[in-house]
Order: sequence, then C-alpha cells, then structure tokens
Amino acid sequence: MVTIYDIARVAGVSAMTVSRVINDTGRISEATRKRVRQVMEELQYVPNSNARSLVLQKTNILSLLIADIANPFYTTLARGAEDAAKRLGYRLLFGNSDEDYGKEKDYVDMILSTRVDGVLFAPAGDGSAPHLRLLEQHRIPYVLLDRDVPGIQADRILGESRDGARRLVEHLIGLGHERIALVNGSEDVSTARERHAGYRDALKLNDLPYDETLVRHLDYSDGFNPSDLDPLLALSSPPTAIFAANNFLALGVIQSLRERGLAVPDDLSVVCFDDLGFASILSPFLTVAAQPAYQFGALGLERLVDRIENGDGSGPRTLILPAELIVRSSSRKRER
Amino acid sequence: MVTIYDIARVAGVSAMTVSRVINDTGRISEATRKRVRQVMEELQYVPNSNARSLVLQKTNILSLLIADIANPFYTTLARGAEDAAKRLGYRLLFGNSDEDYGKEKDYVDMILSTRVDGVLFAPAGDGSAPHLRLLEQHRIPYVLLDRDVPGIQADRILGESRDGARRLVEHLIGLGHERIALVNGSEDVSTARERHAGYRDALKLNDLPYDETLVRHLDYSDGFNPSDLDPLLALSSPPTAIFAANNFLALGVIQSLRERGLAVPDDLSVVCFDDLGFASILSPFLTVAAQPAYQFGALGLERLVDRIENGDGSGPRTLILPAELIVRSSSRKRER
DNA sequence: CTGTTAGCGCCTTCAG
DNA sequence: CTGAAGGCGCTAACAG
Repeated sequence: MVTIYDIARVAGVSAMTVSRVINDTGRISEATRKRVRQVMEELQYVPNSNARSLVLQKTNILSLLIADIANPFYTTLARGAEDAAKRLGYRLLFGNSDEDYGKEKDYVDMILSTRVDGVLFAPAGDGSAPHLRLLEQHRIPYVLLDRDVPGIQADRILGESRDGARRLVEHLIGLGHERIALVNGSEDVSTARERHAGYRDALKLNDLPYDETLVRHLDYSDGFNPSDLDPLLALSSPPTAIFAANNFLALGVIQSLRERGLAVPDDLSVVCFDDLGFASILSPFLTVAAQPAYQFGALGLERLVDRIENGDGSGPRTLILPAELIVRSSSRKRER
Repeated sequence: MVTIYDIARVAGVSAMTVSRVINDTGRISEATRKRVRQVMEELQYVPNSNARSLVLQKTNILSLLIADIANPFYTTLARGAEDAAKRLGYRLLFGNSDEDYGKEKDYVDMILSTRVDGVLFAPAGDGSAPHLRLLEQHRIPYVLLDRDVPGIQADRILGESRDGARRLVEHLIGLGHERIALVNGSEDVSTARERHAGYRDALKLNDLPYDETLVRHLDYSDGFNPSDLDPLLALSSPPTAIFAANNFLALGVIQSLRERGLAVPDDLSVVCFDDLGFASILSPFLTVAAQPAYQFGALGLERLVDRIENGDGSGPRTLILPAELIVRSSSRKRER
C-alpha cells in the first residue's frame, strides 16, 4: 500500500508536506505542490480513511437503518438519503432491521464500533428506545425517520399519518361506505397508532359508530396470513371497504380477498397508506395516501449533517411531510 | 471515548490483556477474564473498528454497488447480499451508480479510500472496465453481478439472459405471433446483447425473418420517452407483440401503449425480462422471465467472502443462475 | 498466563 | 514555507 511517506520520499519532501497538499492546509509553494501532486498521481496514491478517521475522530460515514428493504417506501427513502449523502460528502453504511428488534440491536452495535458520524434511523417500533439511548450515550447524533418513539427527544421527519388516514377514510365515507374495516399492524409502532386515530377521527366527524370488530391488528413479521381476514369477512354485517394501514398490508389484503374469490373494488373497496412504486405505474389501481418517501430520506440526511456540522443549537426539531390522497380504481361507490 | 487503556487501568491489567479478552486469543485466567469483562460492561466499552482495521489491514466491510436502487431486481439482490453479509460477519457499504459511469467512478474512489475488503459490483456497462481495473490495481477482490464486462477476468454471477430471452420469444411465437418487436437498452451492456441474441435465436429456430425495423435500442437513462415507440407503431406491418428487455423498459412500454389507447394484451402482447416485485403480487399481469435476484446477491457475497478469506486458488469462476418463465395475462394468442 | 515495545497511516503542534 | 516529534486505539511479536 502506498502511503504519504512513499510519496514524500519520491517527491523529496516530508510526509507533512504531502499531508498539507492533500488537505489544502497551510502554505505550500506552488512548485512543491505541483511535484507532490504529480508523484501522487504516478504512484496512484489513495488516502487511507481509516488512519485519517482515527486521528480526526471523524469518519465521514453515516448510517441508514431502515425497516424493510423490499418496501418501495424505504427504497425510495434510501435513494433520497443516498443522493443527499453524496452531495454533502458522506458515505452511507446501510442496514436493514427487517422490523426486528434483535437485528436492529446488532446494527446499532456495528454502528457504534464503526464510529459513524451519525445515523438516519427508521425504528422498528417503540422497542427501539433502548437502541436510541445507546446512540445518545455514545454521543452519536441521529434523526428519526417515519416513526416516532415515545420518550425520545430527537430530530425527526414524520408523515401525516393521522390526517392522511382521516382523509382516506373520509374518501370511503364519501363513496357511501359505512362499514369500513381497518387492517393495521402492531400498535407498538407510532404510525399504526396515528392511523388508527385518524380512522376514528373520520368516523366521528361523520357520525359513524366505531366498531371494534372491524379493527384488526396483525403481526405480519413473518408474512401476511390470509386467514387473518376471516373474522372480518365472517361478520354478520361485513365491511364494504377496507383501509389497510400500509402498502404491505394492502398487498396481503388484496391477495387474500382474491383467494377467497372476492373482487376489488366490485365486492369491497380497498385503500391504503403509502404508494407502491413500480406497482402503481404498471397498474394504477390502489387508492392511496402517498408519502414523499424521497424527501424523508433527503431532508432527514440534510438535517443530520446540519446537526453534525453545526451542533445542536436549537434543540430537537420535527418536520412533518404531507401525504397526498391519490384516488384510483380500488375504491368505488358503495352499491345500495 | 473509552479505550482499552481505560478499562485496563480500572481492571488493574495491561491493555494487551484486555485486547486478548476481547479477541479471545491467548490464554487468560478465568478470573482476570471475568474482571475485564465486567469493567468493559460498566464502562460501556465499544471497540474502535477504525483502529483495529488500521493495524489488521482488514475492515470487515464489503461494498455493494448496484445500478438502480428503485428497481426491485436490485433491491431484492441487495437483500440477499445483506443477509449473507450479516451471516458471515461483514458490514455492507452501499452505493447506487444510477447507471452512470461518473457516479460509479466516484463510488470506486470512495471504496478505495475506505479500504473495504471486497466489492460486489453490478456494473453500469462495458465502460465500467477501467473502474474494475482500478480495483485490481489496488488488490481489492470483487465479484461481478448480473452484467459481464468484456476483457475482465473475475468471478461473476450471471443470469440466463440469452436462453431466457429465447424462451420468452418462443412463448410469443407459440401464441401465433410473427411480428415481434424487441425494445432493448443500450448494447453497451452485456445483458442487452445477450437478450438480443436470444431474440434472434428464437426467430431463427422458428424460421421467422429477423427484421431490423422491429428492434429498438433506447437510452432510458433519463426516463423512458413514450415517443420512442412511435417508429414501431407506425410500421406498415406493426408488431403484434413486444419483448421488453428488462422490467424498467416494460413499464415504459406499457405506459406508452396506454397513452396511445392501446390495450395489453388485447391490441399487443407484452413480455419482459425480470420480475416486478410488489407489482407482480398486486396484479399478476406481466409475462416475464424472472431471475432469482436474491440469489444473485447472496451467492455473490458468499463467493466474495470465500475469495477474501481463502485466496484465489481456483481462478475466476462463473455462476449462471436460471431464469424462470412465468406466463401471466399480458401475453395471449394472436388474433387472426 | 501476562506485560513491553513498536508500528499500522495520518494529522496536530511546535520548531525552524 | 517546511520539518520533527508525538499520538489517535489497537494488536503482533517477543519477553518474562
């Protein structure tokens, strides 16, 4: 491996001078600068960022921890984070917690030992709190993405879950639906709670009763189980519409309905939170509350870098990004 | 930051002993081991992997460079790579070249200065050759994924592009189609050339003429341009079926046809290479040659780690992963 | 079983 | 404008 000493020797200067040329610090005569540059070129010198990080106590690496890399919401978010990181001169170390606290903990340990400069953290859920405290103890700045964690004070980029859910459900109500089911994930996650609340808001605003039997909380960590829908469909007065609280649940719902010979939207309307990437382009089908996923990543990363480079003058800041209601063909007027 | 010296002092031993406890090397008495462990716990010690990398000349970081993070093929591949990396004790540094040689070069520079132990490289195209040579000059092992690069000797995990394409086109021929268009990307990419060849194979095997006017090469680096299809549709004898050489092109083709009021498969059949992730679940529509994307990542990473840890005893090895023809509703019998 | 010495590649500090 | 010395946190090699 070629080091600054190699190029110093060849260029007939000291290593320090080479270092100065590399970092553009101190005053160097144009002649030696040029000579050093040339030798670096010839020897194909590449700085060793480990050595540099060790002395500077700064790695220029940020970590992005997401919950599901198969989900277009998170991949779009990752794209936004990655573009911003590149623009701001940071590299991105990437982790996928798979909605699993155990895996998440493993990544946090990696993050600590890598000495990354900061973390973009899309937490698995409320149980992520200890992991965040670990980061705090080690003075690693982080920004929470998409999901809030109770008891944690930190910068965060959140979506309009409650209001977006309310609008989706009011859209269904406007189509004449009165028996609307909510298929939700675990309420261990802030967005699930918020969307549940938005669902209730919509019912209340329209003088519809809240019926617990229409609400399902599913643990879909190892896939969606079609039979989870049975209690809803077996109701004496079954729903005419389903609000799936995220895109993954919507996929499960639609597949399950299909298996049971039920057509969307002919037999039931279905709407969901989050758009579906490629799927929505190929067949613009699902009515959704779409979130600006790219912005979650890009703005989150910018905030993080700001925090790292300019300190925490202002205390935790929260940014709420709007959700957009996109009406497509999976929802339609209720047959009377 | 707490270092091994801190814990050595508190535990009343030397730093070396602490190091031995951490790495489970050398013989240490159970008593001191226990004491050291406890102090590490109390002080919340986390090893500094930079310092360790510096002396060991090994980072335990691998880099994954993909061409498009929005594409389900690559995200599924990334998932496979990530799972395997975790299993084998490596971290993954992540990069997205966006099919752009300039961005790719930037990432290669980053990779060099990070001193990663190896690279999983899905090249943008033939023009990636200089970047690969750079890796070679710096003795960084890499495995090529999905795309081959002429003149490069390296381990690679490739798909069955030629034969998969042949089967897709023969499927169309079996449905009675004789005027079959190929919508391809730049032939600067090996998979594009292979799929083109497979297309010709199918025609020849079935005694159909190869008609250049039915073949389009599109540069879709800044999105798919609907008017690119016009030359095909304006033909005096237009195609009754289109083979899109990848999933992204298929999206463009289908959107463009839709804009022009043409229905799939009623007016034209469409088939493509690569599956579409969420989209195929939501609406099982496109007939595709699906590749085992997860395996590309997982097997590629395993090969890479094998190379890193066991040297290159055997010379470059190539693994060909099969493509599976999945017939869905976007292709149907030609109307006579 | 445990400690000492030296050095990984680079940069900060202080002298020239 | 340039150089010498020392240290970032850790471990290999050698002593004891």
